[in-house]
Amino acid sequence: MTDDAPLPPPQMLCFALYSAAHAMQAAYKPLLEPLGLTYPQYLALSALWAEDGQTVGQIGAALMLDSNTLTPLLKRLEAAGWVTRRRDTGDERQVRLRLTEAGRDLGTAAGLVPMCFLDKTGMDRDQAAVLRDAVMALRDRLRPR
Amino acid sequence: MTDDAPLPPPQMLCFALYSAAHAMQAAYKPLLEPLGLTYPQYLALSALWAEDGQTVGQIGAALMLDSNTLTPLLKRLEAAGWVTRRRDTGDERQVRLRLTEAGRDLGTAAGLVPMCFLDKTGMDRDQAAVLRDAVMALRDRLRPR
DNA sequence: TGCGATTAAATCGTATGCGATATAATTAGA
DNA sequence: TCTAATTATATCGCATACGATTTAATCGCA
Repeated sequence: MTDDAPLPPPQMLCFALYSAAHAMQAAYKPLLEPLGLTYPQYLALSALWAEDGQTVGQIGAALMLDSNTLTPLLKRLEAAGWVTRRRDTGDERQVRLRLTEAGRDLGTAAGLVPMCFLDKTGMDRDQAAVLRDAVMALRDRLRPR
Repeated sequence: MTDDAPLPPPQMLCFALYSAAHAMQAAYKPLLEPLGLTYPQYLALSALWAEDGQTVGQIGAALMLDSNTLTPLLKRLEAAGWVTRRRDTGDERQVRLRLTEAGRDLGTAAGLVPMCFLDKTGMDRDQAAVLRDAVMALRDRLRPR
Protein backbone atom coordinates (compact mmCIF):
# COMPACT_ATOMS: atom_id res chain seq x y z
CA MET A 1 0.00 0.00 0.00
CA THR A 2 1.30 3.46 -0.92
CA ASP A 3 1.74 6.25 1.59
CA ASP A 4 0.72 9.87 1.45
CA ALA A 5 4.14 11.40 2.03
CA PRO A 6 4.82 14.30 -0.34
CA LEU A 7 6.52 13.16 -3.53
CA PRO A 8 9.60 14.99 -4.77
CA PRO A 9 9.01 16.75 -8.10
CA PRO A 10 10.76 14.14 -10.27
CA GLN A 11 8.12 11.57 -9.31
CA MET A 12 5.01 13.66 -9.93
CA LEU A 13 2.85 13.29 -13.04
CA CYS A 14 2.40 17.05 -13.14
CA PHE A 15 6.15 17.57 -13.22
CA ALA A 16 6.50 15.01 -16.00
CA LEU A 17 4.09 17.07 -18.09
CA TYR A 18 5.72 20.33 -17.10
CA SER A 19 9.24 19.22 -17.93
CA ALA A 20 8.24 17.29 -21.05
CA ALA A 21 6.53 20.37 -22.46
CA HIS A 22 9.73 22.34 -21.90
CA ALA A 23 11.83 19.59 -23.46
CA MET A 24 9.48 19.54 -26.43
CA GLN A 25 9.88 23.26 -27.01
CA ALA A 26 13.64 22.90 -26.66
CA ALA A 27 13.61 20.10 -29.24
CA TYR A 28 11.64 22.30 -31.63
CA LYS A 29 14.00 25.23 -31.24
CA PRO A 30 16.72 24.11 -33.64
CA LEU A 31 14.03 23.30 -36.19
CA LEU A 32 12.21 26.63 -35.87
CA GLU A 33 15.05 29.04 -35.15
CA PRO A 34 16.29 28.92 -38.77
CA LEU A 35 12.77 29.96 -39.79
CA GLY A 36 12.72 32.79 -37.25
CA LEU A 37 9.80 31.30 -35.32
CA THR A 38 9.10 30.53 -31.69
CA TYR A 39 7.07 27.44 -30.88
CA PRO A 40 3.82 29.27 -30.06
CA GLN A 41 4.23 31.30 -33.24
CA TYR A 42 4.66 28.05 -35.15
CA LEU A 43 1.43 26.77 -33.60
CA ALA A 44 -0.48 29.89 -34.62
CA LEU A 45 0.84 29.65 -38.17
CA SER A 46 0.01 25.93 -38.23
CA ALA A 47 -3.58 26.85 -37.52
CA LEU A 48 -3.52 29.25 -40.47
CA TRP A 49 -1.75 26.78 -42.75
CA ALA A 50 -4.58 24.36 -42.00
CA GLU A 51 -7.21 27.06 -42.60
CA ASP A 52 -6.39 30.59 -43.67
CA GLY A 53 -8.42 33.63 -42.73
CA GLN A 54 -9.36 32.63 -39.19
CA THR A 55 -10.25 35.16 -36.53
CA VAL A 56 -8.24 35.70 -33.35
CA GLY A 57 -10.97 33.85 -31.50
CA GLN A 58 -10.86 30.85 -33.81
CA ILE A 59 -7.10 30.56 -33.52
CA GLY A 60 -7.48 30.94 -29.78
CA ALA A 61 -10.02 28.12 -29.68
CA ALA A 62 -7.64 25.88 -31.62
CA LEU A 63 -4.65 26.69 -29.41
CA MET A 64 -6.61 27.14 -26.17
CA LEU A 65 -5.24 30.65 -25.75
CA ASP A 66 -6.97 33.98 -25.24
CA SER A 67 -6.48 37.30 -26.96
CA ASN A 68 -4.27 38.58 -24.14
CA THR A 69 -1.66 36.05 -25.29
CA LEU A 70 -2.48 35.93 -28.99
CA THR A 71 -2.76 39.61 -29.88
CA PRO A 72 0.89 40.45 -29.15
CA LEU A 73 2.05 37.18 -30.73
CA LEU A 74 0.03 37.80 -33.89
CA LYS A 75 1.31 41.37 -34.07
CA ARG A 76 4.83 39.97 -34.09
CA LEU A 77 3.88 37.60 -36.91
CA GLU A 78 2.46 40.60 -38.75
CA ALA A 79 5.61 42.64 -38.12
CA ALA A 80 7.64 39.73 -39.52
CA GLY A 81 5.55 39.86 -42.69
CA TRP A 82 3.90 36.44 -42.43
CA VAL A 83 0.31 37.47 -41.83
CA THR A 84 -2.01 40.43 -42.19
CA ARG A 85 -4.51 41.52 -39.52
CA ARG A 86 -7.75 43.13 -40.67
CA ARG A 87 -11.07 43.78 -39.00
CA ASP A 88 -13.81 41.64 -40.46
CA THR A 89 -15.98 43.80 -42.71
CA GLY A 90 -19.14 42.02 -41.60
CA ASP A 91 -18.36 42.15 -37.87
CA GLU A 92 -15.91 44.84 -36.91
CA ARG A 93 -15.32 43.23 -33.52
CA GLN A 94 -13.44 40.37 -35.11
CA VAL A 95 -9.92 40.48 -36.52
CA ARG A 96 -9.10 38.10 -39.34
CA LEU A 97 -5.62 36.74 -39.89
CA ARG A 98 -4.51 36.03 -43.42
CA LEU A 99 -1.26 34.49 -44.58
CA THR A 100 0.89 36.60 -46.86
CA GLU A 101 2.72 35.09 -49.81
CA ALA A 102 5.76 34.80 -47.54
CA GLY A 103 3.62 33.19 -44.86
CA ARG A 104 2.42 30.52 -47.26
CA ASP A 105 5.98 29.92 -48.46
CA LEU A 106 7.05 29.54 -44.85
CA GLY A 107 4.45 26.81 -44.50
CA THR A 108 6.08 24.95 -47.36
CA ALA A 109 9.51 25.45 -45.85
CA ALA A 110 8.23 24.18 -42.50
CA GLY A 111 6.70 21.08 -44.05
CA LEU A 112 9.39 18.75 -42.77
CA VAL A 113 9.38 20.06 -39.21
CA PRO A 114 6.79 17.59 -37.84
CA MET A 115 8.67 14.60 -39.27
CA CYS A 116 11.96 15.92 -37.88
CA PHE A 117 10.31 16.22 -34.49
CA LEU A 118 8.84 12.72 -34.70
CA ASP A 119 12.35 11.49 -35.40
CA LYS A 120 13.60 13.12 -32.23
CA THR A 121 10.93 11.40 -30.17
CA GLY A 122 12.24 8.01 -31.25
CA MET A 123 8.64 6.89 -31.76
CA ASP A 124 6.74 5.83 -34.83
CA ARG A 125 3.47 7.46 -35.82
CA ASP A 126 1.34 4.90 -34.04
CA GLN A 127 3.21 5.14 -30.76
CA ALA A 128 3.09 8.93 -30.96
CA ALA A 129 -0.65 8.80 -31.62
CA VAL A 130 -1.25 6.55 -28.61
CA LEU A 131 0.67 8.86 -26.28
CA ARG A 132 -0.93 11.92 -27.84
CA ASP A 133 -4.39 10.52 -27.19
CA ALA A 134 -3.55 9.64 -23.59
CA VAL A 135 -2.17 13.13 -22.95
CA MET A 136 -5.14 14.76 -24.67
CA ALA A 137 -7.54 12.67 -22.61
CA LEU A 138 -5.83 13.81 -19.42
CA ARG A 139 -5.91 17.42 -20.59
CA ASP A 140 -9.61 17.24 -21.35
CA ARG A 141 -10.37 15.72 -17.95
CA LEU A 142 -8.44 18.56 -16.31
CA ARG A 143 -10.25 21.24 -18.30
CA PRO A 144 -13.22 22.50 -16.28
CA ARG A 145 -15.29 22.52 -19.48
CA MET B 1 -0.80 4.73 -45.56
CA THR B 2 -0.46 8.11 -43.94
CA ASP B 3 0.33 11.26 -45.87
CA ASP B 4 2.75 14.06 -45.10
CA ALA B 5 0.29 16.95 -45.22
CA PRO B 6 0.78 19.36 -42.30
CA LEU B 7 -1.35 18.41 -39.33
CA PRO B 8 -3.48 21.08 -37.66
CA PRO B 9 -2.35 21.77 -34.07
CA PRO B 10 -5.07 19.74 -32.36
CA GLN B 11 -3.68 16.55 -33.88
CA MET B 12 -0.02 17.05 -33.01
CA LEU B 13 1.67 15.25 -30.12
CA CYS B 14 3.63 18.40 -29.33
CA PHE B 15 0.42 20.38 -28.99
CA ALA B 16 -1.07 17.71 -26.74
CA LEU B 17 1.89 18.19 -24.39
CA TYR B 18 1.77 21.96 -24.68
CA SER B 19 -1.93 22.24 -23.93
CA ALA B 20 -1.92 19.52 -21.28
CA ALA B 21 0.84 21.31 -19.38
CA HIS B 22 -1.26 24.48 -19.43
CA ALA B 23 -4.36 22.58 -18.34
CA MET B 24 -2.36 20.99 -15.52
CA GLN B 25 -1.23 24.38 -14.24
CA ALA B 26 -4.80 25.67 -14.50
CA ALA B 27 -6.02 22.66 -12.51
CA TYR B 28 -3.42 23.38 -9.82
CA LYS B 29 -4.37 27.02 -9.57
CA PRO B 30 -7.42 26.68 -7.32
CA LEU B 31 -5.38 24.38 -5.07
CA LEU B 32 -2.36 26.70 -4.85
CA GLU B 33 -3.95 30.14 -4.98
CA PRO B 34 -5.28 29.85 -1.40
CA LEU B 35 -1.69 29.16 -0.36
CA GLY B 36 -0.39 32.14 -2.32
CA LEU B 37 1.75 29.98 -4.59
CA THR B 38 2.24 29.67 -8.32
CA TYR B 39 2.85 26.24 -9.77
CA PRO B 40 6.61 26.71 -10.35
CA GLN B 41 6.92 28.10 -6.83
CA TYR B 42 5.13 25.01 -5.57
CA LEU B 43 7.62 22.84 -7.44
CA ALA B 44 10.59 24.66 -5.93
CA LEU B 45 9.13 24.33 -2.45
CA SER B 46 8.37 20.65 -3.11
CA ALA B 47 12.06 20.14 -3.77
CA LEU B 48 12.85 21.76 -0.43
CA TRP B 49 10.14 19.85 1.42
CA ALA B 50 11.77 16.68 0.11
CA GLU B 51 15.24 17.92 1.12
CA ASP B 52 15.88 21.19 2.87
CA GLY B 53 19.01 23.27 2.44
CA GLN B 54 19.61 22.64 -1.25
CA THR B 55 21.57 25.04 -3.43
CA VAL B 56 20.11 26.93 -6.37
CA GLY B 57 21.92 24.51 -8.63
CA GLN B 58 20.50 21.44 -6.92
CA ILE B 59 16.96 22.76 -7.13
CA GLY B 60 17.63 23.65 -10.74
CA ALA B 61 18.79 20.11 -11.47
CA ALA B 62 15.64 18.71 -9.89
CA LEU B 63 13.33 21.07 -11.80
CA MET B 64 15.43 21.27 -14.97
CA LEU B 65 15.63 25.05 -14.66
CA ASP B 66 18.58 27.43 -14.61
CA SER B 67 19.41 30.29 -12.28
CA ASN B 68 18.01 32.83 -14.74
CA THR B 69 14.57 31.42 -13.96
CA LEU B 70 15.12 30.29 -10.40
CA THR B 71 16.83 33.29 -8.85
CA PRO B 72 13.89 35.67 -9.26
CA LEU B 73 11.42 32.93 -8.28
CA LEU B 74 13.38 32.07 -5.14
CA LYS B 75 13.65 35.74 -4.25
CA ARG B 76 9.87 35.92 -4.37
CA LEU B 77 9.66 32.91 -2.08
CA GLU B 78 12.08 34.68 0.24
CA ALA B 79 10.06 37.89 0.10
CA ALA B 80 6.98 35.86 1.00
CA GLY B 81 8.80 34.54 4.04
CA TRP B 82 8.88 30.86 3.13
CA VAL B 83 12.63 30.44 2.59
CA THR B 84 15.93 32.08 3.40
CA ARG B 85 18.76 32.52 0.89
CA ARG B 86 22.30 32.44 2.22
CA ARG B 87 25.68 31.98 0.61
CA ASP B 88 27.28 28.69 1.55
CA THR B 89 30.01 29.34 4.07
CA GLY B 90 32.24 26.68 2.54
CA ASP B 91 31.78 27.80 -1.07
CA GLU B 92 30.62 31.37 -1.41
CA ARG B 93 29.60 30.79 -5.02
CA GLN B 94 26.67 28.69 -3.91
CA VAL B 95 23.42 29.93 -2.41
CA ARG B 96 21.58 27.61 -0.05
CA LEU B 97 17.84 27.72 0.34
CA ARG B 98 16.37 26.88 3.71
CA LEU B 99 12.73 26.62 4.68
CA THR B 100 11.52 28.96 7.37
CA GLU B 101 9.12 27.81 10.05
CA ALA B 102 6.32 29.22 7.88
CA GLY B 103 7.73 27.39 4.87
CA ARG B 104 7.64 24.08 6.70
CA ASP B 105 4.10 24.75 7.88
CA LEU B 106 3.13 25.52 4.32
CA GLY B 107 4.41 22.08 3.37
CA THR B 108 2.05 20.55 5.88
CA ALA B 109 -0.82 22.68 4.62
CA ALA B 110 -0.03 21.63 1.06
CA GLY B 111 0.04 17.95 1.92
CA LEU B 112 -3.30 17.20 0.33
CA VAL B 113 -2.60 19.03 -2.91
CA PRO B 114 -1.19 16.02 -4.82
CA MET B 115 -4.18 13.85 -3.92
CA CYS B 116 -6.59 16.63 -4.89
CA PHE B 117 -4.82 16.86 -8.22
CA LEU B 118 -4.92 13.10 -8.75
CA ASP B 119 -8.66 13.30 -8.15
CA LYS B 120 -8.99 15.86 -10.91
CA THR B 121 -7.17 13.62 -13.36
CA GLY B 122 -9.78 10.92 -12.89
CA MET B 123 -7.00 8.37 -12.73
CA ASP B 124 -5.82 6.05 -9.99
CA ARG B 125 -2.20 6.00 -8.84
CA ASP B 126 -1.23 3.16 -11.17
CA GLN B 127 -2.71 4.76 -14.25
CA ALA B 128 -1.06 8.06 -13.35
CA ALA B 129 2.27 6.31 -12.88
CA VAL B 130 2.03 4.62 -16.28
CA LEU B 131 1.32 7.88 -18.05
CA ARG B 132 3.96 9.67 -16.00
CA ASP B 133 6.58 7.14 -17.06
CA ALA B 134 5.60 7.37 -20.72
CA VAL B 135 5.79 11.17 -20.64
CA MET B 136 9.10 11.11 -18.77
CA ALA B 137 10.53 8.64 -21.27
CA LEU B 138 9.56 10.95 -24.11
CA ARG B 139 11.04 13.93 -22.30
CA ASP B 140 14.33 12.12 -21.74
CA ARG B 141 14.54 11.08 -25.39
CA LEU B 142 13.99 14.73 -26.38
CA ARG B 143 16.68 16.00 -24.02
CA PRO B 144 19.91 16.37 -25.97
CA ARG B 145 21.86 14.91 -23.08
C1' DT C 1 -36.14 51.58 -32.33
C1' DG C 2 -33.32 52.41 -28.52
C1' DC C 3 -30.65 50.79 -24.72
C1' DG C 4 -28.70 47.40 -21.59
C1' DA C 5 -26.33 42.92 -22.07
C1' DT C 6 -23.14 40.32 -24.56
C1' DT C 7 -19.16 39.51 -27.39
C1' DA C 8 -14.35 40.12 -29.52
C1' DA C 9 -10.00 42.22 -29.09
C1' DA C 10 -6.85 44.85 -26.92
C1' DT C 11 -4.38 46.53 -22.87
C1' DC C 12 -2.07 46.21 -18.38
C1' DG C 13 0.42 43.95 -14.69
C1' DT C 14 2.85 40.00 -12.87
C1' DA C 15 5.34 35.63 -13.20
C1' DT C 16 7.66 32.54 -15.70
C1' DG C 17 11.37 30.46 -19.29
C1' DC C 18 15.46 30.99 -21.53
C1' DG C 19 19.53 32.88 -24.46
C1' DA C 20 23.29 35.80 -23.61
C1' DT C 21 26.24 38.09 -20.69
C1' DA C 22 28.33 39.61 -16.25
C1' DT C 23 30.38 38.80 -11.76
C1' DA C 24 32.45 36.64 -8.07
C1' DA C 25 34.56 32.52 -6.04
C1' DT C 26 37.14 28.37 -6.68
C1' DT C 27 40.15 25.24 -9.02
C1' DA C 28 43.95 23.73 -11.86
C1' DG C 29 48.44 23.79 -13.45
C1' DA C 30 52.80 25.58 -15.04
C1' DT D 1 52.02 30.65 -5.94
C1' DC D 2 50.09 33.22 -9.51
C1' DT D 3 46.93 33.31 -13.00
C1' DA D 4 43.92 31.33 -16.58
C1' DA D 5 40.00 28.36 -16.82
C1' DT D 6 35.98 26.80 -14.63
C1' DT D 7 31.89 27.07 -11.77
C1' DA D 8 27.69 29.09 -9.39
C1' DT D 9 24.61 32.82 -9.38
C1' DA D 10 22.83 36.91 -10.93
C1' DT D 11 21.30 40.22 -14.45
C1' DC D 12 19.19 41.69 -18.78
C1' DG D 13 16.13 41.34 -22.68
C1' DC D 14 12.45 39.25 -25.07
C1' DA D 15 8.44 36.23 -25.66
C1' DT D 16 4.98 33.88 -23.72
C1' DA D 17 0.68 32.90 -20.30
C1' DC D 18 -3.00 34.59 -17.90
C1' DG D 19 -6.14 37.34 -14.53
C1' DA D 20 -8.39 41.66 -14.67
C1' DT D 21 -9.99 45.53 -16.98
C1' DT D 22 -11.14 48.42 -21.04
C1' DT D 23 -13.08 49.52 -25.47
C1' DA D 24 -15.74 49.01 -29.38
C1' DA D 25 -19.24 46.57 -31.94
C1' DT D 26 -23.30 43.74 -32.09
C1' DC D 27 -27.38 41.62 -30.20
C1' DG D 28 -31.76 41.04 -27.58
C1' DC D 29 -35.85 42.59 -26.62
C1' DA D 30 -39.21 45.55 -24.45
